[in-house]
Amino acid sequence: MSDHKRPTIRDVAREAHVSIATVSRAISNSDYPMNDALRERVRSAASEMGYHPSVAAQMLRQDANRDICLIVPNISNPYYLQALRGINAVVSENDYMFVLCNTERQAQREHEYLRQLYQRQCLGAIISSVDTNPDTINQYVEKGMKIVLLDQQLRGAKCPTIRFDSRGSGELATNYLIGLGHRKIAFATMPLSRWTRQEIYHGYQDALINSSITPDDSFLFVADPPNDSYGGDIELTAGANIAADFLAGQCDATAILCINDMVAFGVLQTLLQNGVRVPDDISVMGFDDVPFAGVYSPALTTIRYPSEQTGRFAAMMLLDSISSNKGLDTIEMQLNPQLVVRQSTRKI
Amino acid sequence: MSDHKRPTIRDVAREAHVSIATVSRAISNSDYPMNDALRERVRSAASEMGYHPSVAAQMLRQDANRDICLIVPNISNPYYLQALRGINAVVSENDYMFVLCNTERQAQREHEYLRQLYQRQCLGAIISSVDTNPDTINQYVEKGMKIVLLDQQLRGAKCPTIRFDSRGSGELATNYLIGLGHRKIAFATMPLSRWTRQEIYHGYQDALINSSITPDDSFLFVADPPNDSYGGDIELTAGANIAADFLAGQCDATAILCINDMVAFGVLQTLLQNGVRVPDDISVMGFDDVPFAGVYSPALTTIRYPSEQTGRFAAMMLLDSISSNKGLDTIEMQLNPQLVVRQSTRKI
DNA sequence: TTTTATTAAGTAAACGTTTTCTATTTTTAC
DNA sequence: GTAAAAATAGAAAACGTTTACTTAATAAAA
Repeated sequence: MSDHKRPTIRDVAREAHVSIATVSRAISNSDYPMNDALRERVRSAASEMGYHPSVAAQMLRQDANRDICLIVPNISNPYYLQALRGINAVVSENDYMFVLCNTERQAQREHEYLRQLYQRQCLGAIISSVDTNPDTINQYVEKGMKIVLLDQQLRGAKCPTIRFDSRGSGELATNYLIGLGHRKIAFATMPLSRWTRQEIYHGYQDALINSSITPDDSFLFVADPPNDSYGGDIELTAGANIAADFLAGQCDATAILCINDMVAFGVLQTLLQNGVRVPDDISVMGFDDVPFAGVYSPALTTIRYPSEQTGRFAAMMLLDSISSNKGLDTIEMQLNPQLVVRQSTRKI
Repeated sequence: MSDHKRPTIRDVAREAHVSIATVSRAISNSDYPMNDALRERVRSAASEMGYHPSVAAQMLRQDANRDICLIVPNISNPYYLQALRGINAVVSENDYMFVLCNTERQAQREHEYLRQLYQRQCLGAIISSVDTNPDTINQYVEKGMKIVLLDQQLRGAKCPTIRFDSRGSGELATNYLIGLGHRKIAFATMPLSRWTRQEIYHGYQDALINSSITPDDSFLFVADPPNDSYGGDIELTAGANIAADFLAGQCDATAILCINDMVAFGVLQTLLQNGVRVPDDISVMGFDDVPFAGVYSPALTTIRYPSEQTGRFAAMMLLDSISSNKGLDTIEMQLNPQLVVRQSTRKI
């Protein structure tokens, strides 16, 4: 690759009049005993020559690289972007490289990425899987890869999961709306294929039932399965479509609870464009508290997930488990969501 | 790393009763002549054993890895996210791995990332540099790294640049506002340290002068240098602060041209919260056409940069130059921006 | 003083590929 | 029918590290 070859450990050894073993020990923070003056001499020679050990050779010898990977279904979703930021920060602080894999919601791509990561001796990955079967993931866990699941339920997966209390947050949001006097609450969602979505929906139903409101199927609005040919943000258009359905069907709900903020923005857009006032005519709520939620007009009432912090946390777990070379317990860590009241909801 | 060791080329060779050289030639698409039946036998043996060549060994032998890296100042900016998507798509299609480096606007981090990439024999990077000095980048270009600059001017850099006609877009936006009858047009911007920002500003001035309007310094609103301790999106808050200044100073501009959409959203938020109607009382415009721009209410009039496409383009250039092993010319490719009229601006 | 640990440095063997040589066979050319 | 050329396969030499093993010198223990 380089015209001007980079110096190798042998060059440094020659320059410092020592063996390559000594250079290796001087450069790496080996606990092998060695003369401090010599170590210093070698180090200064190395830095003078601009020597840096070949990552490839290290990988080969140590059977491990310093990549940490995040695998997500769709990086355009600000929720994942927030998690990415947290992960990236931790990864970077610890001198690992951050690799991003975007599965476009396809399990097959997910498998392919995992295989590639394994092949390049990647030690750890944080994954928001679209596969409902834990077998593939378990297969790599058994081969020694450290994997942390992000925000999902994958029954039988042999790795830890960090997630939010989705059911509780569905309940929290719904109870808040009920507290404002709403009894006819529509539920707008992407297909209920993902566990988190199901959980939020169950929480919504729980809250209704607890308040003696019978859940009504005509209040459930499910977006069409995403059309992957579309390059923009699928959830925004899904929300817009749902709102169009909502208006066309003359649903008499007084509030719409959306499965996440992006869907809520799509819903808001179409409602406002059609002259529906929010929150005067109808209240709208989301989940996530994406950075944009407070900026939108009307500012969006939502449930906050500390997603950046979650990312940090997942990354720290992973690095810790890699450096200690301990296995990861299959714990499920659940973080508590928080209600953020803004202007898109009102008392009736 | 793995408890259950992965098969090596030697295992496959033993299984298929051939030499490792033959296995290597059968697996890779070498143009070395070999018996087709044998190649097939070796391949099926390999795939049956689940053999995949060690990336580390390949790297070591070939002095190159299959990483493509994107280095950006701030991944939270949807503009970079869009570019990332384009790059990632191309990189992934070509069986490269995508590495992301976030410099947090610090030149020093940028240097450190470049060094790390070089050390791990990364062949190519796409970079939106925060360094105003081309020396570091040139140094790596000379070592053989392929680098493409994204959307900036770095005088003296020995690598190609893909960017938009920022000056033209500034002019385009301003002329549009002038065409609507605006003559007092405020300019809201992040610090004018980046070349693209300066260019947009110059375009704005050009347009004013061409319409015989004297640029007025009191119409220039520059955000305070970003406070990096803030975890959220710096540009949103910058916009909000600018709008606060604007209102406090009782500026009588009838339109605000914002340096990008994120700043525009921040501006809009504060204006709307203070009862200022957009576009009735004042017109607001941005640059970028972030996916959100059409969703905001009022939908944002802006200048569209095809940033995802730009990303694709940069990645394709890079991969092409890597595979053909040709140097990259220091061309400057300029893409044309496009006016997107929505609802945040009006005729007066 | 002799024996035994400890410290320090060097030698050489991996790690898993790709690829240049060599060596053998088969095909082509005359 | 022979010589040259092409096809095919194997042996062995890198690539740049880390580390187990050896060796030499020095310090501690007897």
